[in-house]
This record gives sequence, structure tokens and C-alpha cells, in this order.
Amino acid sequence: MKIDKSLVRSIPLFDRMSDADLDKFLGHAISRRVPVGEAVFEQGAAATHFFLLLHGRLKVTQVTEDGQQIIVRVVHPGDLFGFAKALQRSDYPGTALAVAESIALCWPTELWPQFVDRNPRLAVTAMQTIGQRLEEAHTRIREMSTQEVERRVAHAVLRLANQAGRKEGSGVRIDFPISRQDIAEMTGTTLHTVSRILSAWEAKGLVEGGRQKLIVLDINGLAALADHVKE
Amino acid sequence: MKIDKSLVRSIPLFDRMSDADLDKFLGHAISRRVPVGEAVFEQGAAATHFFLLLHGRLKVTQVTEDGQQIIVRVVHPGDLFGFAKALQRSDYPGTALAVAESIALCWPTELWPQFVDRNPRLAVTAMQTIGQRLEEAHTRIREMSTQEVERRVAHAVLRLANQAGRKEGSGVRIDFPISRQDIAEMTGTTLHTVSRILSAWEAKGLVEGGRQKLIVLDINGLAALADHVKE
DNA sequence: GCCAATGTTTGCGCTGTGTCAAAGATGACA
DNA sequence: TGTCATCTTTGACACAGCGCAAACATTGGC
Repeated sequence: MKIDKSLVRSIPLFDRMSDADLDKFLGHAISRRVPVGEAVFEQGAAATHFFLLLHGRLKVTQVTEDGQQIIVRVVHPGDLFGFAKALQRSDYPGTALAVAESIALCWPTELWPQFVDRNPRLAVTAMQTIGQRLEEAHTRIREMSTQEVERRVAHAVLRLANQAGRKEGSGVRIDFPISRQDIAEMTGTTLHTVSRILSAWEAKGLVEGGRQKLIVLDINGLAALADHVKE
Repeated sequence: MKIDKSLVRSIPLFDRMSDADLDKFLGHAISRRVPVGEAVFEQGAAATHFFLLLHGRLKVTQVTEDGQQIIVRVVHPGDLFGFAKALQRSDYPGTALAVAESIALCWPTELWPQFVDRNPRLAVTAMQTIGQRLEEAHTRIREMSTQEVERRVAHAVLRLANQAGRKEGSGVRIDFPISRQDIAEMTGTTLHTVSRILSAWEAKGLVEGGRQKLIVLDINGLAALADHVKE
């Protein structure tokens, strides 16, 4: 399958790589189509590959011992994921599930050290990427520690609109099927509470909901909810 | 000031470095004594140095816009911290405060790329360290999403006993001054709730409390509380 | 040895959210 | 076009945990 080289180039991890090295890198890649509902890898499985999402959308989930599920993050096109082995883990800590028809590039994890050796800047940039992810995680912890549910949901929806928004009519539509349950698992609450909150927002004209659908009509209004201390 | 080289060697980040390089590395270091209550760096300040804790104990905190504080993590001897610049940040995301008399090695951040160039394995190992930190962050998110306060506190206390425990009498004492407020800020609750929980535990003989003091008397009992689904 | 500062405990009332339950909506598929 | 599975909405209720407030304990300084 033909690989979109300019897309790969646009990723921080690869933007400084020489053309020759990039070709070599892509030469080892396998392109894989992932239909909706299929997992790229599953929690606990041996980490045999690392991946780059070219197209589509994934959600990375974890299941706790007592069966509760949370969404760790959403993978967008251009994101590297399934890093586990590079981080000294032998298995994947979560499951990566396609929520939209997706295409991912796959490399055997053994190649990671080789590529790093050949291209030291790679490791630096990769570390920066992980650093950002760490920061996001801390942001989430801070939110969960200090904010009540409605503000957390507002932040989560704004983030989604930012990362996966597509203009539609007068608003911005989240560009993949997303349920209240999903939003609940991203914010640490229940689908019932999310449903109530979204209903209230819809009554205020902030969003438009629907089955697995969410359109933000008033970004500023939502941002006010997210930032403002309640009065 | 004399630097304890064997302590430095014991840190994953440095264990594979050649002796010559290590000497060079340490040659550029400044050793700094940090009395209790003093900050090594403050949130928002320019990230001029990165650090290695040789002795003592720090807590890394963040303050939200609306003035609430959370404890991001506790820094133990041997931990690298104040990484910001290596992760492509120009300022420190939090404040590192000494909760015990501490000694830290300091390097100017400019040296980081040099050391990485000279020693590519360094970047790989550093990434593994960050990876672990990311995992811890996700663990915390998972706990905050799915567990009620008492279990979260139990987990936090067990973690502290593990990382900073010193045998004392029949129990394990957390080896630095820690307040209920601190524990609250680590688990996303209030000091009042923490106080109530600890009182209850003390009545059950699980722990022994005190002013800025905490001794775990029954690790297994606590672990049961942390793991077991309440019955 | 007393005082001030700081940390801890405890009671009480309130409310945000989870839990349980049941009734719509929506879309896929036959 | 009807059926079924899935998702969403809404109500009723309970309670964990927060906010507020006041008393109590410990420590260090003078």
C-alpha cells in the first residue's frame, strides 16, 4: 500500500530525519487497515510492534481488575502509539480500539533501538512527545482533583473539539462516533451524569447532541463554563 | 562538596555510562543544600537547571489558577527531577519543595543535549524513566476515576510506605514529615476526610498517626482495604 | 514554662453524583 | 418495513464526602 510520506514528515518525530533514513524507516513498515470495533492491540498482549496512525481514530482503554473501563486517550492521525517496548514494558498497558475506519503503520519493536542508534535526535524528540503526554496526564489529574464533573466534561469536550473537530453548519462536530459512556470514561463519571449535563447544555444552546454524536455550537460559552469559577 | 559516586551509579540513568563520561558529567554538577521549606525551583520559573536528588525528600506541587494545590509527586533520593527543558518546556510546571533537609545535584539544562549526543543510551534510559512516570500518572487517573476516597488513600499510603518507609518498632514509618493536608493533595480529597479515614484506621489498629507523622502497623490489612472490593 | 503558630480531630448539614429503574430514540439488518 | 440491539434520557432516592466551624493537640520560640 502506498504510504503518504508528507503526512509522516509532518510528525515532530520525523521532521528532522534525513530523506534516506526516512525511506529506510518506512521501508520496514507494514500498513494495516483496521475496521471499526477492531483492536490494533489488546491490554496485556506482548508488545511486538509500535505504530503510527495515518488515518482514522482510536481510543486507548484500560480495564481495572474489577471490570471498570477508562479511556486513557484518543489517538489521532499522525500520533505515534503502542510505544510500550520503548518504555521498557514487555506488554501493552491498554487496548487500542478503532472507533473509525483506520489505517496504521506498524513496525516490529526490535527496530526501535536501531532507528534510535542511527538517528540520535529521534530519541530526543520521542522523549519530548512522551513529555507532552505526561503533562496531559497531570492536567487530567489536576482537573479530577479540583474540579467538579461539569467543568471536567467541559474541558474534555473542548479538547475533543480542538483535536477532532470538523466544522459543520454553525458549530464544530466531533469527527468520530462518541457515546456518553465514552465521555464518562474520559472524565471519571457515569454516563447518566454526562447525559444530564449534555441535556442541560443543549437546553442552553451550547451543544447539539445525538446518538454517538456531539456538535459544539458555542465554544466560548463552553470555555467560560470550563474556566470560570462557578458563581 | 564530595559527591557520592556509587549513589549516582545506582540510578538507572547512569548505570551504563562509562566511568570517564560519568566523571565528566559530575564535573559539571553543582551540589546544593536545600533546607526544609525551601524550594529547589518554583512553578513557572525559567527552567535553567535539571537536578538529581542525592539526599532528603521533596514534594512537587502545582497550584491551579483558582489557588488549589495538588502534590504531583514525591521525589526520593536517586530520582532525577526538574526535567522540564529536556521535555521541550521552557519553564518548570511545578514547584519542588524540600520537606526534609536535602542535597541535590544541579546541571545547567544546556548540557542535556551534549550529554545525550555523547551518550545515546542516555536518551533511551531517560525515556524509560519518563515512561514509568507516565504509567504512574495513569495509575493515579485510573484510581481517581474508579475508586472511592478510602481506597485511594490506602493506595497512596502503601506507596509511601514502599518508597519512603523505615522500619520502626512493629510498623513502618513514613520517613519524612507528612500532614493530612499532604495526603489529601495526593489523593484529590480534603484534609478533613483524610483525618477521618486515618482515625478510623487507627481505631482498627491499621496505622498509628500523629502530628506530621504516619506509621503503618498492618501493611496487609491496608493492602486488603486497597485491593478488596468493599463488602 | 508560657504563647503563638501550625496541624489535627470531630460534629453537622448540605448537595453533587452515583445507583437503580424504566421508558424513549435511533440505527442496523433481515 | 419490522425487529432488535444499542444508546440516550429522565426520575427517584440515597449517601459519600465536602464545606463550615469550633475545639483540641503538638511543637518551637522566647
